[in-house]
Parts: sequence; C-alpha cells; structure tokens
Amino acid sequence: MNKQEAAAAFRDLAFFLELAEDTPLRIRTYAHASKTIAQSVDGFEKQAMTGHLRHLAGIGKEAEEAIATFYRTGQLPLLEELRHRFPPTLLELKAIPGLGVKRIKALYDELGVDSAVSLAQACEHNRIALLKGFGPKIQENILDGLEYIRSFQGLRLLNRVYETSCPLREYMAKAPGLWRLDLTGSLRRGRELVRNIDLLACAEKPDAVIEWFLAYPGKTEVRGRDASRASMLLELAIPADLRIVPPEEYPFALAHFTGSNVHNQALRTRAEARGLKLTEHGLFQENGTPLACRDEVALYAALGLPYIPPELRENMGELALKRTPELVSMRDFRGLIHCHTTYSDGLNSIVEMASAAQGKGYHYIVITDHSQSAVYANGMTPARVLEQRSEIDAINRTLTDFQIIQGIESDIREDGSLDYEPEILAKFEVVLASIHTSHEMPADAMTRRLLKAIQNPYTNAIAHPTGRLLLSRKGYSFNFDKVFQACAAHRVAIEINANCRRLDLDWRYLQHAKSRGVKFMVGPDAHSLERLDGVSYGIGMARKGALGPKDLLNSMEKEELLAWCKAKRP
DNA sequence: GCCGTTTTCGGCCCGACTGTTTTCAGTCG
Repeated sequence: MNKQEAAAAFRDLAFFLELAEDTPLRIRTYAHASKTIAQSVDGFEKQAMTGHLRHLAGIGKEAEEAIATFYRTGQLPLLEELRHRFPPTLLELKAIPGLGVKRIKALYDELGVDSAVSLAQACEHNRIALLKGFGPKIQENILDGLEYIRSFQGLRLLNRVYETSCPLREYMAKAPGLWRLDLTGSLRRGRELVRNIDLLACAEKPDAVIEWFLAYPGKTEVRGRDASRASMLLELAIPADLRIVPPEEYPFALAHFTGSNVHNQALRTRAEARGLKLTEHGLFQENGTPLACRDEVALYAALGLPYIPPELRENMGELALKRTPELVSMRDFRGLIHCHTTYSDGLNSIVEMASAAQGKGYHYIVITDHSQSAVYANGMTPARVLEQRSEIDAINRTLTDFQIIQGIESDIREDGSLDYEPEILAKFEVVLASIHTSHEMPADAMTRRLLKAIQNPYTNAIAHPTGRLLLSRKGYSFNFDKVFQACAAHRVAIEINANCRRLDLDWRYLQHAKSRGVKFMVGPDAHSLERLDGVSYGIGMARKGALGPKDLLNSMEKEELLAWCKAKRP
C-alpha cells in the first residue's frame, strides 16, 4: 500500500464527512490522520497493520482502527458508504482555488453541480454569479480555477498566454545589445489554445540577452539554459522560451519556429521541388550555397510564394495563394456588436458601455442583452425591453458621432423559436439568436432547431453557433453545411464570438461558411467595460479564417448595418 | 474524535484575505 494513496483515502473521507455535515472535530480527526499517514516514516505500515498507532499524536481508537482496516483490506467502509451517498466526481471541485467544502456543498445542493464539467456549465449559465453567497467575482475565479486545472495538461487559453507575454516582451525590448525580438510559435500564429511563449532574438552578445531574460522579475522558475537558449516558467506555470540566432539565419529561424510543423513541411517539400533545401538555418542550393533572404517576405518569394501571414500558416491551402490576402484588422471595425449591460447580466450600464466604445473610436455599439427565457442571466421581460428602448433613445439624443443600437441576444428555444413574440422582436434593430439550453440534442434535431431559428424573419445572426467552451465543453453537433447554406439563403450572419473561452465559430470552418455565401460578425460578448477590447481575439480568429473586411458586418457603418438587418424583415 | 488529566469532562488554530453584504462567511496558508 502506497502511503500517498492511503493519505488520499483519508483526505477524501474527511471531505465527504464534511459534506455529510458530520461533527467538525471528527472531520478534523480524519484530516489529521491523512496528514499523519502522508508524513509517516518506514515501519508505519507494519505498525498500522498490527493496530499500534495510539502513541501518535491525534490518533485515537477510531482512527487507529480505520487505518488498520485500510492497510489490511485496502478499503475504508465509511468511505465506501459515503462514496455511494455523494458523486465521487465532487472531489474534482476541491482542486479549484476558492472552492472549499462549504461552497461545494452549496453548489451541489442548490444547483446540482457535481463535477468540473457541470461546474463549468453552471458558470456559463451565470448561475453561480446569481447564487446566494456567491457572486460574479467568485464565478470568475471558479472559471479561472477550472482553466488553471486544465493548464496542467499544457494547453491554455490564448488570452492568458498572450497577456502574460506582453510585459515579458516589453521587458525584453530593453535587453542590452538586442537587435531583434519576435514572438514565434502558436502564439504568433494566433491559435486559440497555446502551450507556451516562444521568443526568437538576435543580439550583439547572446549571453547578455539570456542573462537579461532569466532575470525577468515575472519568472517563477528557471528551467534551463545554454549558449543560445533559455527556458523559464512564468505565472500559472506558463513556460517562456528564448532562442538566439545569428542575424543571417534570422528570417529562416523566424519562419521555422513560427511553424506550424505541417506548414514548414509543405514549404520544405516545395523547396525540394525547386532544387533547394530549406532548414531553420537557411535556404540552400543543391551545391550547398546559401541563398540570403533579408526577411520572411524574401524567403517566401524565393519559394515563388506571396508573403503568407503567420495566422494562415496551418497548411490549410495557404500555399496555393496567388497573393497575400487582405485580412481584416481592428482598423476596419466601425462598431461593436454583442454587448451586455445591467439590463441583463452585464456589470456596466448602457451609458458606460457606450461612452467606452466611443472613446475607443467606434461609431456605434449594438447592445444585446439577454432575452426573457434566460432567467439565469436576468433576461429582459417585454416591459424591460421597452424601458431599455426609451433609455437608449434618451442617451442617443445626447450623443454626437456615435449611436447606441438596441439589439437582443434572443434565446433559441428547444423547438427553434425565439423567445419573444414578433411584435417585440420587431422593436430591436439587430437580433442575435443563440442557444443557451438543451445542448445535448441529437445532431439532426439540433440542425432543425438552428434552421428554424435561421428562418425566423427577425434573426440577423447566430451567436456562438456551436456553444463550445474551450478546455471544458465541446460544441453541440449539427449539420454545418445545412446551417451555413440556410444562413446564406436567409441573410443571417454567423458570429465569431471573441470571448476566449468560446472563439466560436471555430476559425477552421470560416472558409467553408464563406464559400456558401455567409457573412460574419465578431462579437466581443462583453459583460463589462474591460471586456470590450477582447474583440481583438475575435478579429484574430477571423484573420486565421482568412476573412477580409468585406466579410464582416462590423466593417459596416451604422446606416449600412441597420439597412442590412432591416432588409429581410417582413 | 482525541487528549489529558486537578480521572471523567472541557477544550480543541487562527489571522489574512477575499467577496459578499453592510457585519460576516468561507477559504487558505
């Protein structure tokens, strides 16, 4: 019997006893027994088997017997009994910072949360923010905790790694004798999930730059170094790796370490077909003579290719491009579509959201609070809709060069209908439809549900169309092609939700949808001022999907957007 | 439940911190 396993059994026992509201002191006894076992030395097991543990502090009759039983039989009858009484998956929740037994019990009793998966779902429905004794901050912390746990598997959400990389890059820019520094790897390619921060540099004295790198105040651990490389851990155990190469190799190393592997492989094959050899060190002729390239543009040109932006380097057809595509950027964005306010589950008022958006240079904001059936999100009754309309009208009268547009994020019911009568839907200038309930439908039922929502004459866009939550929930299954075709036929845009837990629709499907004639919109899905800038992650996904400004509703000025939305109405 | 006896029951770890609530509960180290 491994003592770690034994200690874990007693720890679990203490946990379940507390859930069962046993006496605090008995709980403490078993928790203490767990610690005693974990810290025990050689010979403990023998003593335990023979039931001679009373000499140890805090081990009395009951604990001694339980430990003896466990070492003899491998079982704890009391624990087995409690495991039948409570779902064993409740134990997963203990690992989440900020969740103790009291809160776990409350979540279990009040919301039926019994695993990490159902906890993530409860957060997604905002049910924890609204639970007595909890709140938005605790919900946020729980979501962070869930992500943190999964971070041990190595993949993290893009925003977390990107935000960690920014201060590091600012710091590195001041490194002594630094000539050049670039992000590489999947972070440079803007992938939705990223493992680490990869940096490439070239410098007068590589040693000095490596010293500087490892002296970064944000590091938690140095993992290793040599003459040209160094690796360390940052907050949340995010690895940061630096590699230094000679200037003449820089463009080749930059391309190589940006990847992806499959893109690199395709480039090498292309080089070989031209009698060239491409490596991370250079591009060589058959006789070994290197071909100099001053930058990546020159490198791609040497292979007869237009410059391929890092986002597209996924070997998804980019080598067939005849010229560098125009990718959408922040500069093309005229308005923010899909924002929440205190009218439903947002944290800021309409006027706060609007003035922040105007301050950032946008020309309009489309407020889309939750609809009435989204009770968990404080969805708006028809009366509240009218109230919001008059508030928006009043604020708009005070604004110049900016407009607040009243939209709605209307729930798609199980039968595919939207949850307001047409008279109410007609009052909104922009209608987003989205699914928040009954995710677990069979694919053809879900397809029918979505098709009906798309056919609704008031629907302008389908928000977060697959409902996936990165690192915690797969999207629902449906027939993508049928949905894309219906969207094109009924003038319904598809959202690229910019929330980094969603980034939904997945960029991999954007070209498929576009080929069917679908338009898109990037939605920050902002529930607070801080999240308005998160729209940039959605733009990143649109770029990965090779979308240009004309593919997105956000590039439209407000008049054009309103006309586009209105044109299909009865 | 365990301990330590003034031998048969009274006492047992708490302060910082966070978030919710508005004076406190829960978690964590």
